[in-house]
Amino acid sequence: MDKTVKALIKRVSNSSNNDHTKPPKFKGLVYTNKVKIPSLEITSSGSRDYSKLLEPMPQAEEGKEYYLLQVVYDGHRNKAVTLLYDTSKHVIVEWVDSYGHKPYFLTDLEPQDLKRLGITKHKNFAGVSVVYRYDRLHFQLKKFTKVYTTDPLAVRDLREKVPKAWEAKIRYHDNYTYDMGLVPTLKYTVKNGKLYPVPYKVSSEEVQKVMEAFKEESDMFKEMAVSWIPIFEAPPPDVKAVAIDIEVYAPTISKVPNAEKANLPIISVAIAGSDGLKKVLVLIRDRLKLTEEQLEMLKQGEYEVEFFDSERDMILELMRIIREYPILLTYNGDNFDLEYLYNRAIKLGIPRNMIIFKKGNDRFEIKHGIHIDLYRFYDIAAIKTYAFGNKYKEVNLDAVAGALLGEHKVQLTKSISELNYYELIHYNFRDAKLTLNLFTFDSHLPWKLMVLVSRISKLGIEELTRKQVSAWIRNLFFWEHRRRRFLIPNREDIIAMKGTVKSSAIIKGKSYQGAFVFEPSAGIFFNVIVLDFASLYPTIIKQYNISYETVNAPGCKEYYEVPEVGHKICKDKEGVTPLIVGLLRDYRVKIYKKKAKDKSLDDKVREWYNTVQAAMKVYINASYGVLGAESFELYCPPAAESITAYGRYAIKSTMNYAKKHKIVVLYGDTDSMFLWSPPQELLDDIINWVKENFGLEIEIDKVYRFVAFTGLKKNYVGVYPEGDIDVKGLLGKKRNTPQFVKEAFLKIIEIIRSAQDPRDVVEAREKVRTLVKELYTNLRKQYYDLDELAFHMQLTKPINAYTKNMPQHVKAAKMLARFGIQLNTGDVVSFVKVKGGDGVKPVQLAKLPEIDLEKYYEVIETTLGQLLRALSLDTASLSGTTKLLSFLSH
DNA sequence: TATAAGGTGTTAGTGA
DNA sequence: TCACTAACACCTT
Repeated sequence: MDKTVKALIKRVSNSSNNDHTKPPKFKGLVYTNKVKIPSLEITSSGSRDYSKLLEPMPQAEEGKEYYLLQVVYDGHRNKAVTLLYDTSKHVIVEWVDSYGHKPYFLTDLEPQDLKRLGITKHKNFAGVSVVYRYDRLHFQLKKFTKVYTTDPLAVRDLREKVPKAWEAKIRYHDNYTYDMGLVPTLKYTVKNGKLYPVPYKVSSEEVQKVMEAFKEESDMFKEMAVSWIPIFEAPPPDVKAVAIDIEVYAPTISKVPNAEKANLPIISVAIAGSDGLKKVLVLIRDRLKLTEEQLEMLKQGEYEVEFFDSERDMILELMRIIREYPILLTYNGDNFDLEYLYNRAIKLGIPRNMIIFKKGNDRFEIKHGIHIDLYRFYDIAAIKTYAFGNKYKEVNLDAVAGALLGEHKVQLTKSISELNYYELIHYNFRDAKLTLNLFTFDSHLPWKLMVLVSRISKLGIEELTRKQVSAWIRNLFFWEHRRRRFLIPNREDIIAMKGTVKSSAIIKGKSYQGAFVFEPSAGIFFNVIVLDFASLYPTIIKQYNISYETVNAPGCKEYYEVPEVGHKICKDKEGVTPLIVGLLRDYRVKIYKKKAKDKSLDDKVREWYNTVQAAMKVYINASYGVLGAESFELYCPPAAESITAYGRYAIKSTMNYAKKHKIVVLYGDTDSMFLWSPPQELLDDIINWVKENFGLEIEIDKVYRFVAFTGLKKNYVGVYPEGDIDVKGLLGKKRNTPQFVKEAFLKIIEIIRSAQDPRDVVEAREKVRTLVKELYTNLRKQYYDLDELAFHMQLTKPINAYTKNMPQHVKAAKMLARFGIQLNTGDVVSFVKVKGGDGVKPVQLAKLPEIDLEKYYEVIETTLGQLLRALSLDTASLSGTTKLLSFLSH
């Protein structure tokens, strides 16, 4: 730890820089240079050299190798620009298109028709050519006229003038990426002014291995498999990054700084670099004294501190530092920090050409590099669920850092504006440090994940980190279409050709039928084996060739007829969905899951392969969902419906097969079957039968010592032989359940897990009985505090968007708002149930005697009742609303 | 500029 | 007042 604190005071210099920088006046905060600061090393004033802020992005050098990070469109130069990372100097350089690539779209009109429609007279018309594309909806090679323009915006005008246009709604830089076959985060070089990929040398051994693994597959599959090797094998670039976080002066808690107006001063900025830079820039404020004691503490800190008495100089210095790093990291920089800094810089009179921040379409950018807003990245649903297993629910910095790093923000007991210098600096720096760590932890796991997602999706880093999985898959599909000269279909053509769904959903408001769920009986069952179809839906996609092209396709000789829904799937032509999904699935199962566990490999290499298989998992798992998502460009409801129909067919048939062989099926959900004490040879028989009849893989997923079923679907407790426990769906594990019930729930689980055979369960019941009684008594005696009694519910939209009704947590949030505590989308409201009034109060405003005991008795009853039912504690005598109470009074 | 559907439980709101 | 449904949150696959 660096114990020498280099604390500097910059005094306002009389340089012209500050002439027009009359800072606005604020209540409670006055700029001054008369602050008493204990003896610190004081450097002379004098401006630093900020000329570097004016420098444009350097051009790529001939012959040098770079990692492609992104493709953008530059409206001023009217050209595609690629951003390239130089790992030797750690700077980002640009290469401006020199191939003369132009925006375009396709039409089925003849070139001469374009004149008649006035297209050739358009000021941005740039010529035509005739091209051939393979139309996958009709399985025909077709002729198209390619209409070029000088400006991407002109495509928007001209596509309206033709009866039918194709590939006309793809953003220009994406089109450029597809046409050039670019793969972000792979290596490129410039030769004679042109960009070329640097081939990644794949060993013949590796190729051999891949060919062997995929020897049964089609030529198209094999070709693609080999071409994808570099995506998974090429190492990721080592990058230099800096994380920043700003703190803004706010007079009251309720006054949330407005980034658009930016009319309150930035009082400190924390900076944490991947190269070890640790620094906090602080604004000197009137009436805020730095005591000797604070100074001592700062000297003990791990970071350098620099004091400024000009906010403007502080921002300039911040920008100077950021300029030294090619990658900027923030947590919510798009919506707050960078916007605030940008607007504040303008307000303070920093010339626009010196401001390194740039307002983009859906984000804030920096002029010399890449800005990754980690809030946006961690907010991506697929990242949350598949990459990090739902370890975090709220996406704020504290929750995500807590879940992934085991570290938290500094807890505050007062508002930012009330903190002393030490507290402010300490608090601020932690945020920057956590932000950096959320990029670098586990040997840069998040960065590696970004690299892999980017290589698979072909989206630039700034884009993939801000887009949901459907955009990744869409881009991947379009890229693969273009590579093969396949026509990218129009959404409406797919929908019009493929017809509608044939099934109706069980749940109101859903568009088609999904999975089958077995209705279990309540009770405890020992020795339970769980069979599981290995990635059921992706396997069905591949096995039955399900794709937007192959479902109900015209002119096919052979087809599969989908059970229940009757769609016909073409067998003659391989669909793109089975190709891509199948490739990722097989690569993962046959190669990378093995490599990730291969002890003969170096730890680092193994870690990389583990990230490779994790990235694949994200795509594989989302592949079925997007087909049924209206927002997806290749949306194809009959295809989605066919997948679930095959799924239901497979699981139901297999269950029937097991029953026929006298195996008791206890439960099953979508792709799993819980079997009661099945003989091993019958298990093997089932596994083979499934392979032969459906071409699907079923395997033993879990072995439980016993499973306690509550009698409800998606609701059980499974206990492994070693005593580990799976709790599924029970109220006791839900986030919103009050702590005091959760604790009781866990105690009961603890009691149950020790049971070795059915007799132990009877004993467990008595213990449970005592425990529940105690809970009631404690509640009556006001033994639990408000926090333990609180329900926790998330606001899934802004408070004023709850127009149809007013749920309890929203009521509580509104009460808090009256006290100046503003809650937003994604925040969790903690509230208790009280007697009278609205029946609910936020914990902060409630008092213990107000608690509505009746409501809490009900909570105990339903939450623990689920468990007790599993222990068969409720018999006929326990029916009715007071079942738990009557059980206890026995 | 939201990957799907199936399921449990609570409360608000509505209409007889 | 009561029975019913919609809206909402959270969880499972």
